[in-house]
Amino acid sequence: MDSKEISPVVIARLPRYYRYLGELKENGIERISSKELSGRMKVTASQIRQDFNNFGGFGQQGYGYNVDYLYEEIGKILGLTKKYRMIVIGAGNLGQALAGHSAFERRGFLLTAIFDIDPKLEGKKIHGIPVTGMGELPGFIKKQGADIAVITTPSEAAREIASELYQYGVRGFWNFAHTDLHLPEDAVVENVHLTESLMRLSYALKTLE
Amino acid sequence: MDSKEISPVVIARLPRYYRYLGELKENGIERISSKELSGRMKVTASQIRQDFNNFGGFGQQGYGYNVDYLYEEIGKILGLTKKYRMIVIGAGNLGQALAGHSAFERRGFLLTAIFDIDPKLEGKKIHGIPVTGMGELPGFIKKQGADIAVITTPSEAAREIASELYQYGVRGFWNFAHTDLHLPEDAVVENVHLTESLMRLSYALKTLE
DNA sequence: TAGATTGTTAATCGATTAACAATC
DNA sequence: TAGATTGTTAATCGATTAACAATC
Repeated sequence: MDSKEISPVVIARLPRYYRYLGELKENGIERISSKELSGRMKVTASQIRQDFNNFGGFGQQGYGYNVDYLYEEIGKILGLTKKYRMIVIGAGNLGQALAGHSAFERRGFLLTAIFDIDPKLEGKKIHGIPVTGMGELPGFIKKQGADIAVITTPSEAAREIASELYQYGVRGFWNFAHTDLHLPEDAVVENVHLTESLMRLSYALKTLE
Repeated sequence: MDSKEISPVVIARLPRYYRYLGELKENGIERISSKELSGRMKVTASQIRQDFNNFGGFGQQGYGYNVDYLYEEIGKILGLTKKYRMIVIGAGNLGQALAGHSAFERRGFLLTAIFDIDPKLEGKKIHGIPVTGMGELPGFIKKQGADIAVITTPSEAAREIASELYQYGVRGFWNFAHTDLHLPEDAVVENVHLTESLMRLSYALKTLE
């Protein structure tokens, strides 16, 4: 599994497979062939089989794939059997929205704290968790630890705080700030650059004309 | 420009170039070589030159690229000289956060309305714009039009409303719902699947161990 | 057994990197 | 002019698709 480095493009596709399999499960469908899944997802059956075979055979010749089993296995590959302690940095519009998003909680991403520099926000409860002042960040992490930091501050603050958090041992960064975080190799950064996403939409709309 | 279909991977990189060039501009830097930009952005100089050359030569041998000029040109390619009328569907946590995000406004994405089924939210003002009941959606679009719909509703509603909006002439969809939208070829959908992003982070964290 | 469908190898396609002549 | 750096062609690398033997 961990032996032959899996390509990032394959990994990027796994959550979508996982979503479709979840829906099949909900609809009580027990088995599916790469061909039928291909039709639903609008990708080639060949790619589906290649992707799954990166992790060893999940299917059976002449039968296809067992939906429940495949769903579970992909969940394991993605690390969804684990629990993650997640802190939100920045309690602005976006920070509050993400903190209040119960879908993450369900998947094992547990919100443990929300931090903000603005003293006016201090104590305000989001999803039952009070906003804490930035000053208490080091103490909190040293005591409780955190697996993932959700960064929703302005760019400059984002870079600084991320470095600080790294020093305290945080390795996972879900970055919504409009900047790249410069962190050592063993930090993991997943960027969600909304403005860039909107620009891609803009380009595509332009080509439509 | 529009003649030889540009690869989507190149387009996906443009907003990041645009961001770096914007920062260089702010720092008063007038020219930059592909080599130096390569060092800052952690991509190869070769790729930078190939990317830019998809749109014709923006540089000058022996000199490099003029930052202001390149910034403007990429902005044009991305369609950022246009104004877009944007409506938000779903005034939950995320819908409100996106509606209130002034960075989009600055780039020419103008929020013109927010819709929600929940009558309790009706009239609530976000960023100065009142939440409107879903019943008024058809009338609004027919009268005012809209270029981009930001979809933040649950999955089932998202698919239905998107189809409806398409019929009314909306072609751009910024989709935050955890589902794929099934729309005709000439609709443009940019997905932001936050749960999937988080799953990729989870995978990467797992491989760290 | 016959039919279906995987797992896997081979062929194709596309994207990235390297190299260098053109030229500012 | 000499040095620098692009634009562009060629080489490499990786990802996708096609094909088919293995096998349930």
